[in-house]
Amino acid sequence: MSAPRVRFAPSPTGYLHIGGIRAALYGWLWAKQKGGEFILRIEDTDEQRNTDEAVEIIFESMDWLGMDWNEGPRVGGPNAPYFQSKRLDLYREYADKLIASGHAYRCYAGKEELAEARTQHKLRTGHEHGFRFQSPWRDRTDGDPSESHIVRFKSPSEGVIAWDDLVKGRIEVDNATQQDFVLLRPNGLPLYSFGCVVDDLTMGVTLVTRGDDHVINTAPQILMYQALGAEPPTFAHMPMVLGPDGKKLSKRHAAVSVLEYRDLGYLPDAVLNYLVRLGWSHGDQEIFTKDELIELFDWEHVGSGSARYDQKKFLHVNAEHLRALPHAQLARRVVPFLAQRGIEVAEDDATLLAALPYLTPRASTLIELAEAADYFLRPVPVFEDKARRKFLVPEFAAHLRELLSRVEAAESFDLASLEASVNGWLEAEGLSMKDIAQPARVALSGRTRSPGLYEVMVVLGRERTLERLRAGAALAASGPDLSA
RNA sequence: GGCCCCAUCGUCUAGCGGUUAGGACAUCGGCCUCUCACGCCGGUAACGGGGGUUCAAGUCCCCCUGGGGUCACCA
Repeated sequence: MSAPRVRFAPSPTGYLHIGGIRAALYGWLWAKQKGGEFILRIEDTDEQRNTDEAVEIIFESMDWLGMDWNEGPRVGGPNAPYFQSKRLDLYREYADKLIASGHAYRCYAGKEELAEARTQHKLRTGHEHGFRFQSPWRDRTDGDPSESHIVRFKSPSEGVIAWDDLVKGRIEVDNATQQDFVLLRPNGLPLYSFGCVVDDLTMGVTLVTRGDDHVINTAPQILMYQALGAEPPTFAHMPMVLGPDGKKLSKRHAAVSVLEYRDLGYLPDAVLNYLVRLGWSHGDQEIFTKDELIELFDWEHVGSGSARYDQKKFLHVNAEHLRALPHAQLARRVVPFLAQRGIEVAEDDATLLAALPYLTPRASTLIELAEAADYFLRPVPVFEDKARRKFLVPEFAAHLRELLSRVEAAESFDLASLEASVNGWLEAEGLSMKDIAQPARVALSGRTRSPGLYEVMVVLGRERTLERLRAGAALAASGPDLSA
């Protein structure tokens, strides 16, 4: 297989599902690795729900993930247009070809007739299963093409269709199970399978990656390729992502839209990493950069069983990426989340940059990171009621005042000097860090959990540290009255 | 129900005839320690069942069971 042409053909139905993007992701990685082309095509042939906003959401999702395409909307390409709704003439043309060669026929049976046949079948058999519509038009050619009709494919009833799936291996389907599926609606809009085949064929697609809920569509599609005298592409059907309960992953289980993960503070590369690793493996390695993914991906190690979504592991993967990200980039990513908290700060803010090394081990998402950075970037920390009530009380006031003076007396404002200065006092008094840490922590950060005290001080800088210690001591002296 | 696919710790998985069945997340202990994390050390935990093939089966074959998908003028 040389220079594969892979496509992703989402339908604009409101959001991009992470399960859907996963199948596309494998194809994208493959195209990247092999120097092939990645084609984006919008399958907007659904009667209802097709809005421009939904198309924008697809772009936005792909942009955020960093999945670019060589051909498609926005970038154009030799096979434009890339919207199915703008390719109607093509489908008509191919339908006519199929009719002319005897592989399809015009069917004038209406929906009512179909429904009637279905209820008859139900009456006869007692159930709806296995219903196959036998169109009375199958072998007629005397219909009036100008009258409203649909086009049906004339499926063979004998023989088998087989293909070697890149992830499932050989799959065989008996033609006897096929029915005369619909190619074209009366209004000229193609049905999924037909539009897909015509587009893949005319766009020269060589590899189709999709969820394995599509395996069932493959046999009819191969039938169409054969009827058209064309070579079918290679197929790769990925197992689906299931919810923790083993059912199809849905909103009920977790965030399911790509953009939601962006808003939840996930890193795009972490999403890529988790999704790819869910169903593909490379020995014991768990964390991959995007470039590693492109370099290492292979079809041999794509599992053939469905996988369950695991929120905890996803978070872990995100945390790993968060810690590995250069701080300049991390700062740029976290700024919007700080803004959400009402903190307007530049991405090259010195305090933010200084705090990051101490914050990343304590955060799994950008939201958590912003939360952890909060008090460093506000003029005055926001005190947690519980923390203040417990630690900024008169019994600690003297300690805080003494700490203040020791910090003030430190030779220079760095980790070692601060520690030396404070330790001198502690030892002389027979105190330990435990005795003063929490009140000091609350005075400096407003909360009971933070990086090491000296680390917080150094990031804050001398002035703000002294100021907060002073204010904390005053607060402690005045007692736990929070009404002020 | 027909058809298709799938099956190793709770979860994601390594394994491609001979392994003390490995890693990661989660979980449970412990260490570190000024809090919370990070980190480090250690524990619990898996080949669904039954037949074959083979000197030897988690690995190959068959059946069962279980799970998933799909049966549209949706995609």
